[in-house]
Amino acid sequence: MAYLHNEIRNETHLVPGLPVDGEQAWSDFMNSVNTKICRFAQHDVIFYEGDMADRVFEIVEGAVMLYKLLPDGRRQVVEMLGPQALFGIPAHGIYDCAAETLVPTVLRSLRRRDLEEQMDLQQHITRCLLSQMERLHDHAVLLGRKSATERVASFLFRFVANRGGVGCTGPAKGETDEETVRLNMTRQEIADFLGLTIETVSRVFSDMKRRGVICIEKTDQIRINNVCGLCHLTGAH
Amino acid sequence: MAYLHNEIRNETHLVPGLPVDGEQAWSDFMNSVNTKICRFAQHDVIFYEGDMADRVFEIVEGAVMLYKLLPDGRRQVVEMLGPQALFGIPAHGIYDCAAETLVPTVLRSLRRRDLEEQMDLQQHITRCLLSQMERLHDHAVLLGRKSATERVASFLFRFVANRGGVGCTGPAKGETDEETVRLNMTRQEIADFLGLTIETVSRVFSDMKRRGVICIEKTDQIRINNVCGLCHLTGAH
DNA sequence: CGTCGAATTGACTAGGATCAACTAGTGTGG
DNA sequence: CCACACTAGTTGATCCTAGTCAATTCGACG
Repeated sequence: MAYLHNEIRNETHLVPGLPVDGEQAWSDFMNSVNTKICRFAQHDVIFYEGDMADRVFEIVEGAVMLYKLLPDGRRQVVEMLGPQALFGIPAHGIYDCAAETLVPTVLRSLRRRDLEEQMDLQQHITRCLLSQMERLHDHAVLLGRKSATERVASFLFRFVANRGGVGCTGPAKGETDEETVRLNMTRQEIADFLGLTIETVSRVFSDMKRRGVICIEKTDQIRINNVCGLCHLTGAH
Repeated sequence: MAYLHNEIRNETHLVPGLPVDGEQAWSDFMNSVNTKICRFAQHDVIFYEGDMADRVFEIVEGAVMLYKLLPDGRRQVVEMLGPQALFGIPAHGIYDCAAETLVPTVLRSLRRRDLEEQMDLQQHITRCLLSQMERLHDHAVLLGRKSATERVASFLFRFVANRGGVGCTGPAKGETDEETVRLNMTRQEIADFLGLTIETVSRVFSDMKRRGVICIEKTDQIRINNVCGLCHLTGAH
């Protein structure tokens, strides 16, 4: 497959369900129980924090963010999820986060009880949870210890697939090191995800543009001119 | 049981393994496979981020923190775990965090393979993970959206059992609303957990003392004079 | 009593928040 | 097709919280 450096990548920043061994058993199970398919528009609310958690969701297509609110309205987005991810599995009987779509999204939901009765499929769930948890660990580092620029750079970097891993070898040989990404998030959502304000996010974007790191093609479509350079701004190296 | 308001509570701030239905099956399993008991002193390192993850750990007794480092040395503590909690189950083959004891600790470890082969015990693991995840969500809110005072207040509040839940009714009738807690963490560890610096943590403690909210009996033993008042400082109400 | 590391306190700085003004982009209706 | 309104985003000026750097105090231990 050709390396399409102008392709707009769209899902790598999301926590996926891992493609795992349990996949087949999982889909058999999902077909055996009473599931519901629901369609949501962009920025629709799926449930609120504190709602009774009687259904568990799997993302068929689209993207969902989970967030929590403080009573004075401050919001913190804690997870961004993509296809195959599971959410709405609460440790107690109540959702501990609100869930909202980032793009038009298709979900499959099932009764929580059906899931709980099915013990031998827990491995699939476990892997999804572990994957989400590692992302949360990284996110805690971002929130607790990174500067505004590092946060935004890390955020943009999530959208680039196959880069920044342990043995990242830089851009594919002979290719320019650029990448265009579509964010599908408002500045407010980005700010709430990164623990910043709208204004700071905007200023960092402008600053990166001024320094030639990125081009803002549309407000939510950004060309990264030098992925490797951006990576160095993330604070991870 | 009498309500001992001078008792030094010691574990409520840690993520526990939930006392669940799977408990019996879990302990049967742990007895059936080849486990190792290891003892660690306070502030011992159990493993480093990036180590090969071949063993999974259960806390028998004590407390463990998980943290990540940025290359320039900035550290972020992402979880604090207590008895029955599981850790060292990686989504990939490598530990994504370092683990260090907070107090002298006893661990039981088993080979990761033994755990993975045992599918029907995943429910116990799932519940541990879900419980840890909810804490991580709350922690993200703390790191992303709370002030220094709110962070420290939330931190202290973790040490107080049975308070701050949805239907918290205030102090037990007729009792003073105070509580003495032992932190078992250095200022540096607290700072890294809360995304602050040593100095800020120290200043907030001093300020709370000046305002009569707490008394610092020893550097790591603190009397909360008014639990309800502290709760209001957490930003959660 | 002296030493050493941890904690506290003080003075100063800076990064990001706040508040306000302005601009661009989108949709509506005449 | 353009005028207008409305929202999202950008930019600027100022403020303030928490960070930095340095000096001092505290506490544990030999």
